Amino acid sequence: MSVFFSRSCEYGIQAVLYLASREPESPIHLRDISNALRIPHHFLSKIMQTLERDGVVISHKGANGGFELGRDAKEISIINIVRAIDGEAFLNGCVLGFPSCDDTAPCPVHTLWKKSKENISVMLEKSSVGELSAELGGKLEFIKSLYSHNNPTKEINV
Amino acid sequence: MSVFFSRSCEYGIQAVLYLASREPESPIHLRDISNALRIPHHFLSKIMQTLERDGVVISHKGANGGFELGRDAKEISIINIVRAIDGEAFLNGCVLGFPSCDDTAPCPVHTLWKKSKENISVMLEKSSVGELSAELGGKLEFIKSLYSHNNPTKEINV
DNA sequence: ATAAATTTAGACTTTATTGTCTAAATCAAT
DNA sequence: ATTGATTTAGACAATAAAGTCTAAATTTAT
Ligand code: FES
Ligand code: FES
Repeated sequence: MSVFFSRSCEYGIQAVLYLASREPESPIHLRDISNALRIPHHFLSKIMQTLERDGVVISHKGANGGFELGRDAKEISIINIVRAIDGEAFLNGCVLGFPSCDDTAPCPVHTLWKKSKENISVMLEKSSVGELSAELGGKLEFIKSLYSHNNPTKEINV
Repeated sequence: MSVFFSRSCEYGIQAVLYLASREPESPIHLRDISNALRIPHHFLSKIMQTLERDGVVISHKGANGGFELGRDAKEISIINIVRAIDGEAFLNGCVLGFPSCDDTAPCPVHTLWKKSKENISVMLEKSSVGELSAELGGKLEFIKSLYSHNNPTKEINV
């Protein structure tokens, strides 16, 4: 697991970024996504269904089916994916695990955390997956480099 | 679970802050800590043992035993507790779950995250539990307010 | 010495997360 | 209509995290 998110959520974010990076060639097969990102196929399937219900992606069943973004890539932020999968709670809790995070009964790191939280909110809300994938030249080439040294035998399909 | 840490780690941080807030009346019984902070007794026991091995706290067995800080409260930072319990990895991973976080193959949020990470490091490294508990007037009175509305029947022993 | 209080140890249970498997439903192409 | 490719559904397994329980070891006080 990463810093903030569940595995499911990480996979969801990765998958949506992958879709954004390959537009407009849609829809894209689940198999392609799971191969490229090294995500267990059926596990990702569940996650994509969650994102489908939330409108982040659209699915097409049957032959030549697959997934595409549910709306313009400029209109999807990371936070939308997080909300769909991990829910609302993740930035509302106390860092130290006390039962509430609240200005009226602040824990010792509350004020410091509040500032960091704003930065993180910007990171997750203000930039769209369109912008994020564009920054990478729309190719997600970096994925190849990330996985290639781990598993050189298995073909990487980015 | 909170934003970053495992439950164990949260409990550990809370317990150490509690010890710091009650100095110099030491040692303090595990039972006192677990009652005050609503932490399962034997679960906290394991966590305190981990902190003991790491030198963050010192334990005294037998009657009139208990726990005290392993060194001056000014010399203990949150990050020391995190390292002892959750390990080193937690700020090194990629936020989006890609296999490495690295300037040479950055994920789309890497540069934004890097800035936030610095703030968080400051929060966890630069302020000691001495300073943190002092800010609260050394009493952790806030704990009482946090828990009182949840469980009004059970006695709170802060 | 004995008893009482406390930490330590470790087996065990419960719950949540992650991952796997098989089958059904749906759709496009022939 | 039939076939094949794909998503959907849901049962199941494996693993990890969180919590519970009982007993042993250690220390202080009597
Ligand atoms: S109360 Fe702890 S972070 Fe706000
Ligand atoms: S590579 Fe993703 S946060 Fe650094």
